[in-house]
Amino acid sequence: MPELPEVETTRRGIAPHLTGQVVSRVVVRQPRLRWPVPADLGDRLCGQTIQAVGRRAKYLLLGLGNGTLILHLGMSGSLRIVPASTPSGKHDHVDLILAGGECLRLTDPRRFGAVIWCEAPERHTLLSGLGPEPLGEAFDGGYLFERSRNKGVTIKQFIMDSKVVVGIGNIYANEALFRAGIHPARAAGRIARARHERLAAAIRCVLEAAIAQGGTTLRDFVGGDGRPGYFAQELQVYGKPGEPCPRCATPIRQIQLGQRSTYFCPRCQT
DNA sequence: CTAAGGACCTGTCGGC
DNA sequence: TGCCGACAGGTCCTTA
Repeated sequence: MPELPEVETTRRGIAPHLTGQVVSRVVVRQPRLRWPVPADLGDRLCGQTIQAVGRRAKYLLLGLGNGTLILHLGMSGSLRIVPASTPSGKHDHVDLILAGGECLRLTDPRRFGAVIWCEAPERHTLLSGLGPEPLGEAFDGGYLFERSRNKGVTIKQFIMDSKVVVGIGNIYANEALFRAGIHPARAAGRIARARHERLAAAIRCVLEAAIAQGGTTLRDFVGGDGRPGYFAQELQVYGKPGEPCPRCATPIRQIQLGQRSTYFCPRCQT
């Protein structure tokens, strides 16, 4: 579920509870996530102080003295801070128990998430090939334009490709393209520079707005404090086939692109 | 090299 | 009420 705004919301929610805290115990109830949770995770983490809580793309990075814990929420994951005494539920797979009495709990029904230990995260293969952050300096319309030349993929798949730009999942790809007035199936390489500029601005705008609302909760996303995100009420096209376009009232259309549901206004988006 | 599809999981919803 | 298929916020990996 979580795209960049949800991961960033999670980061902001948990960081104040984690920074400076010592890990006192690790409980792994279900090690079978996207990749097996390392059996020696407790040995690595116990006694270490969490120095920083960062984010790269949709990965959360807990900086410890001796390395970095990389967390990914997959499709259905969430992280919450709870009292260490809180009984665990069916899908509460991993707990990091802190010396202060709180607990960072990973919940993930579908288990597409990941818990990875590594000593040099910037060189980790999962992170090293990633494109720029959409809210960072290196990302703009000129970058999108240059990267997309001679590319036949659809613009939607292009902006969802983490080698191009990170953090944009199915919800925000649909929303950004609507706001930019670009048809999602248009070939990325055949879009003029000015329209890439509009798209880059729309991506930035929609992600920032979503972060400000605490992310989008469709079903089960909760931030670090256990509260849902409120951006769902701002969605213009995602999940709304047949409903009138908010700009021109033409019914929103749904198609499949790269095996993902795609929503757009056939009149506003060209 | 790119593109397309399968794979990994569980839960929920709509239709019959 | 029960069963079955389709679908869901991600993304790596294999195959063509």
